[in-house]
Amino acid sequence: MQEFTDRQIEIMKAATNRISKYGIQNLTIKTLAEDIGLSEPALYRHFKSKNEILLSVLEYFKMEMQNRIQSIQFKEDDSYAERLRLIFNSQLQTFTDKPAIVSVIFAESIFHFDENLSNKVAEIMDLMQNYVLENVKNGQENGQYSKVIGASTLTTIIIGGMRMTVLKWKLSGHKSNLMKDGKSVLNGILKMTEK
Amino acid sequence: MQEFTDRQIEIMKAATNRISKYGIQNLTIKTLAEDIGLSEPALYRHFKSKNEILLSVLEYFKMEMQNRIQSIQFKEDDSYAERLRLIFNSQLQTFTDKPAIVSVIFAESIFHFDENLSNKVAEIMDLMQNYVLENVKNGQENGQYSKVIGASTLTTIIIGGMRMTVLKWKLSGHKSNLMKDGKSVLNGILKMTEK
DNA sequence: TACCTTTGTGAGTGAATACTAACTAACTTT
DNA sequence: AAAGTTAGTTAGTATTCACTCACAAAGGTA
Repeated sequence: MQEFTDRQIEIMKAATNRISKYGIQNLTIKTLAEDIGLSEPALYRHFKSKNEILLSVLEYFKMEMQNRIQSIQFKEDDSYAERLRLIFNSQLQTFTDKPAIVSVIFAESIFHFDENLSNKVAEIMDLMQNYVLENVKNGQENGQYSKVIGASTLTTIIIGGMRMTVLKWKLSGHKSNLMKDGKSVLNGILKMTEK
Repeated sequence: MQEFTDRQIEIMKAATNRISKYGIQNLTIKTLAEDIGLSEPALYRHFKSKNEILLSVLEYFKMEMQNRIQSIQFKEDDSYAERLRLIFNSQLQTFTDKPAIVSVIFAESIFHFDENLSNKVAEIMDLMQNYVLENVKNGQENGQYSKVIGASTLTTIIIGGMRMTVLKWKLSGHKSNLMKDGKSVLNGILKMTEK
């Protein structure tokens, strides 16, 4: 498991905020160094390249997300719908607390220039998708979800609906209520899906 | 209504393909000029800046999409579900025919650096959203769609599901079957929604 | 023929960018 | 105390970028 120093985490946070506020075009070693109050070469003491910083931001979030979701305590009599609500609740709460990270992990397109980076974004997407797919499959097998729609199609609808909600929240300048809108969308889908 | 010369359209297409293949980081006046077989200054005879090229790409697609969807011939006895299928069918067909455009119009994040560009992307999103929202509202009022879910929430689910399908198609390197998967997702949602 | 407009060119410019070289002060280890 | 390591500095470098300048060829028009 990769570990990060305090300084590295400070740099990663500053990079995330830069991207969130001004876009990736504005993330340069110079602006980043200024944000932290260090000289440019100092950053190279902590990361070997600019790409390494971005890669670490993604890796750090992936680890955090994995830990966070794995450690959700489901009660044994929680329905699968309830479990899905808990998973997305955790995810939306994280985005609400740290809005900047959304700009980075939802940015399939901006990392097109580097395979490592786009792969890492894909890994994060896959991770979430697998949690949902597993839930849908179990829910269908246990008869809690309707089988009218295939598991993978339903997963696409759920993830798509949630991502769209997050995107709208981002485009609103974080002024819409992400937790509320997200719950609405998820409940809507579940209402249609639950038997 | 803005008009474009043949040369301008040639440049816009080349720019779209560049972005699709190598990402926006790789779209430079130099690479673009090479793609077309012109010198760099020649491009400035046709567009006053690089941003102007991008803006025109978006504007051109917006016009095309507007015309295309407006001119869909609905039969009077088409259900609202059927109308929605026709709209998305047209959209997915366009993406299948010209995959490169997807990289540009689905790229909220890459244009963060320029307000004109991000506004134009938002306009395109809004346009599609309004077609869907209108359909959902009419369908609900006419009793063809269930009213269990609010119109705007349902719209988010529909657009989100479709966008997710397009994104997966793009990430698969256009190897998945967009038309088929898109129909699956839309039918899934409609199956749950139709009364 | 003379002139104008359009569309192209080669050669450059200043600014920005990721990264490096050489050095230093402070702290840790031996 | 001596030596090594860590984390910082100032001053650069090579490269890339969007864009400009001065000029030219081709075609239409007076």
